[in-house]
Amino acid sequence: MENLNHEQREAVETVEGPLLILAGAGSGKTRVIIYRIVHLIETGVRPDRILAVTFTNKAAQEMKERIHKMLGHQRQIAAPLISTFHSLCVRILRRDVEKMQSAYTRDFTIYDTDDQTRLVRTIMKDLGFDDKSLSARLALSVISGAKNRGQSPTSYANQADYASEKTEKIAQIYRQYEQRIAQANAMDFDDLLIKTVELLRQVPDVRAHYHERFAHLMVDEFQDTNAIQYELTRLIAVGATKIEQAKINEEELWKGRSLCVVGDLDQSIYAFRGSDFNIILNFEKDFQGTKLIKLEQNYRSTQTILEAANKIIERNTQRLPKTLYATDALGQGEAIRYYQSYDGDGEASFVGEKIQEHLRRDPHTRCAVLYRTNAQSRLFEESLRRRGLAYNIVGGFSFYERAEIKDLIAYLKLAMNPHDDMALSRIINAPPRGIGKATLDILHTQQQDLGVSMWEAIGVAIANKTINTRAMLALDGFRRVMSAIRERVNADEALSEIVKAVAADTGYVSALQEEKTEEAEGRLYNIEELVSAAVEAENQGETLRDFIDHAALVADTDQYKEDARVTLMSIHAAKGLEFPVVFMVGLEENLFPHSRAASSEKDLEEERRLCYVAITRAQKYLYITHAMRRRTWGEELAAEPSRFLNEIPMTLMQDVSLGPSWLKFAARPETKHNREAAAALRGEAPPAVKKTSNFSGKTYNSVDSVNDFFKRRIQEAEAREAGTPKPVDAAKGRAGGASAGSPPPRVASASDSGAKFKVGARVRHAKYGQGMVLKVEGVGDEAKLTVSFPGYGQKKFVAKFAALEKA
DNA sequence: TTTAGTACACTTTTT
DNA sequence: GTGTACTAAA
Repeated sequence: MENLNHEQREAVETVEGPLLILAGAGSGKTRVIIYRIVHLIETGVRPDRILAVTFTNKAAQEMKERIHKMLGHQRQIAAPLISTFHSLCVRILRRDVEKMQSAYTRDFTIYDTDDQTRLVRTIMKDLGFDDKSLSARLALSVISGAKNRGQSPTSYANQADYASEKTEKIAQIYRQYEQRIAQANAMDFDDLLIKTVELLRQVPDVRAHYHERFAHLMVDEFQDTNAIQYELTRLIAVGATKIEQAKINEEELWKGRSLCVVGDLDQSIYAFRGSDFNIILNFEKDFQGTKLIKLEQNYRSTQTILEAANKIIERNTQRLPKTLYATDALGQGEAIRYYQSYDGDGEASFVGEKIQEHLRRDPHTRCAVLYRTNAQSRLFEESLRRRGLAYNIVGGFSFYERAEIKDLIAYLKLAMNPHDDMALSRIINAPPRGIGKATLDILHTQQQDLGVSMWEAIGVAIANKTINTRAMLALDGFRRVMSAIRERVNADEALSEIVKAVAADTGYVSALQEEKTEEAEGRLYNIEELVSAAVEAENQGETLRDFIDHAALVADTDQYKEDARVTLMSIHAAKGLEFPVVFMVGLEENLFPHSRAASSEKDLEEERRLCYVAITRAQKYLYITHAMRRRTWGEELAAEPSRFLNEIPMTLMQDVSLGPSWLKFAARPETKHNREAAAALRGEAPPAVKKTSNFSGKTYNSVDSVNDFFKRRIQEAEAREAGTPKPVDAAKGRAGGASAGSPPPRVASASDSGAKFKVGARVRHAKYGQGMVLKVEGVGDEAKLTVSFPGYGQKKFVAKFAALEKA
C-alpha cells in the first residue's frame, strides 16, 4: 500500500461506516477500490461478505482479476462478489423471486430492448394505434421513465401535467405492456431493478439475508446511479425500509460494516436514462456521519490536457468546484493538436494518418477515436481499413445482437420459459417452416381471447383443429422441435451439447448452408462462435441459465479489448478508460453538443461533461478535429464549429490543419470585421445575444462568411492542383483530406532554409519509397511536408512524426 | 406463404 | 447511407 497518496490511503483504510469518495478523472479510483477490498480481506473480513458494484461487466471482470492477482499467494476460501447492478439483481431474483407476491417464477426471462420494442409494437397494433404520431421507441422511453419513477400506468396518466391524447395512449400501452410482460414471465432491464427492490421491501427474510451477507458494500460510478439503484444499495447496506431506518441506531448499525460510494459529478453522463447526481449530493445528509474524501490528484494526463479539461468543466454551474492537478512526472506535455478538415472523409483520413504515425513511432501505444454518436464510426473504419490498420470497434451491433445469435438464444430462452412470447414469435418461422402471417394472426387472436401465452395457444389450436391442415402440420413440427430441446434441457445435458443441438436440430444451420451466399457463410461462422462461447462457458462452470443471462446482460462496452492498438467508440463507452493517444472528433454544433441537447441548459451541461470525459481519457496526446461539411441522412451540409472549441484556451492548442482554419481565423483577427467575427466565435458576444442562443443571428452569418471564404480558397487551390504535373491519386481524390482545404502551394521562404527538409529535396519513406518534397509549411519539427511519391500520389507529413529519410 | 423490390424513417448516448 | 416495413408477384 506504500504507493498510495495520503487521501487514497485514507480511503482504503476507512473500513467502517458510510464513506463518500469524490474522485476526479484519473485519480486512481479503481486502484483505491481494489486496494480497499484487498485491505478488508487482509484485516480478516471474509471475502464473500464484500460486494462491489461496477458499471460494466468488463470493469467487474478486470477488478476480479486484479484482486485475485494481489491475493494470489493466499488461500482464498471465497471471492468477493463483484458485479453490475443488473447482474446482481438477476442473481437475487433467480434465488428468491418466488418468495414475493407475484406470479413470477425463477425461470423468468429477460427482455432486451429489442424484445421490448417488439412488444410495444404488437400492443400498439392491437390497440389500433398505428398512426405516425407516436413511435414505439418514444412510447417505450416514456414508459421506462414512468417505471423508474415508480409510477403505475394509472398514476402516470393522472400525474401528467395535462391529459393529452398522447399521454392517454401511452398510459394504455403501458398498462398492456405490464400485463403482457408479466404474463410472459419476463422482465425488462428496469424490472430487474424494480422487482429486486420490491422483493427486498416485501420479504424481511430476504432483506436480512443480503444485509447480513454483504457487510461491506462498494458502488463505483455512483454519480450515474438512479433512484432505484440507490434504494437497492440502501436496502442492502441498512437492511431496513425507509420507515424502519428512522428507528435504527446508526452507530450500532455500522459496527463492522461499511458502505463506500465512489463518483465524480463532472462525469455524470447518464441523466437521459434516469441517473441523478443529486443522489451523490444528498449522500451525506442521507447517511449520518459520512466521511468525505476527495481525490483530486490526477495520475493520468499531462498538464496541458488537464488544463483544457478544467477550463471546459468550469463553465458548468451544476457542479462542486474541483480542479484536477497533474503530477510533475508527466509535466506540461505536448500541445493539443487541432485539425479542421473539409469534410468527414478528410477528418477520417487525418485521423487514420496520425494513428499510423503514432503506431510507427511506438508500435505498443494505444489510440482511441471517440465520437458523440455511433453513426460516425463508419468513416473512421474505412479510413483505417484503407491503411491496413487493425482496429477494435465498441458499440454498434454487438455479437449478441446479430440476428442468428438472437435466434438461437431465443430457442434456448423458449425452452427454459415457454411463455416467452417474444422469443417464440422470433423463431416460430426461423428457419422458414411455412408458418406465415395468416396463421400467426389466428394464433394471436386466440391467445388474446384466452389470455394465455402463444405456446399454449398453439396447443389449443392443434387440439381444437381451428387451423387448416397444412399450417397445423407446420405448427406441430415446430412444437416437436421445441419439445425435443426442452427434453435435453430437463435432462440436464451439457450446455455446449444443447447449443449444438439447437443449431442442428432446428434446421437453422442447414437452411443457412443451402443459401450458399457470402452472408449466410458469415452467419454460420457466427454460430460456430456461439458454440465455442458455450464450450468456454461450460468449462467455466456456467449453466445454461447463466449462459443466457450473460447474453442478455453483456453491454456494448464489454467488447472493449484492453490490448487493442486502435479502438473506436462513443464517448459514453469510453468512460473509465484511458489511452496514450485520443482523437476527439466531430466537434461541430448539433453533433457535439448534439442537436437534441441544444434546447436546455441542463442538457447542455451534460454534453459538456461528456466533453470533459472525452478529454480526460487522454494520457499524452489529444487531437481535436472537426469538419466544415458533414453528410447526414445522405445530405451534405455545412457544419458549424462546436462551441466547445471556444471553451478550450487557444494557447493550449496547436493548429495542424492544412489550410486556413477556423482556429487560425479566430486567433488572428486582422480587420475590424474579422475581429468582431472572431470575438463572436470565441463566445465573447454580448451576454444578451449569448443567453438566448449561443450561435444565432449575426454570429451565424459571420460563420457562414468564413465558410464562403474557405470555399473560395479551396476552389482556387483545386484549380491550381489541376495544373500540377503529379496528379492526385484518383481513387482517393479530394476526399483524401490531405489535399482538402489546401492553401496555394507556397514557395519556401528564407525561414525554411534551416529546416530538415526543403522543397525539392528527395526523400525516402518506409512504405511509399522515393519521393520529392513539394511543399514545406512551418519550421523545424512542427513543419508540415507535402511529398509526392510516384505511384502513391501526394502525402502530407508532420516532419517530427514522419518516417522520412533524406535520400 | 414466401420473396423480392421499393419506400421511408431514422440516430444521441446504454444497463 | 442503412435497416426495416410494406406491397406486389410467384
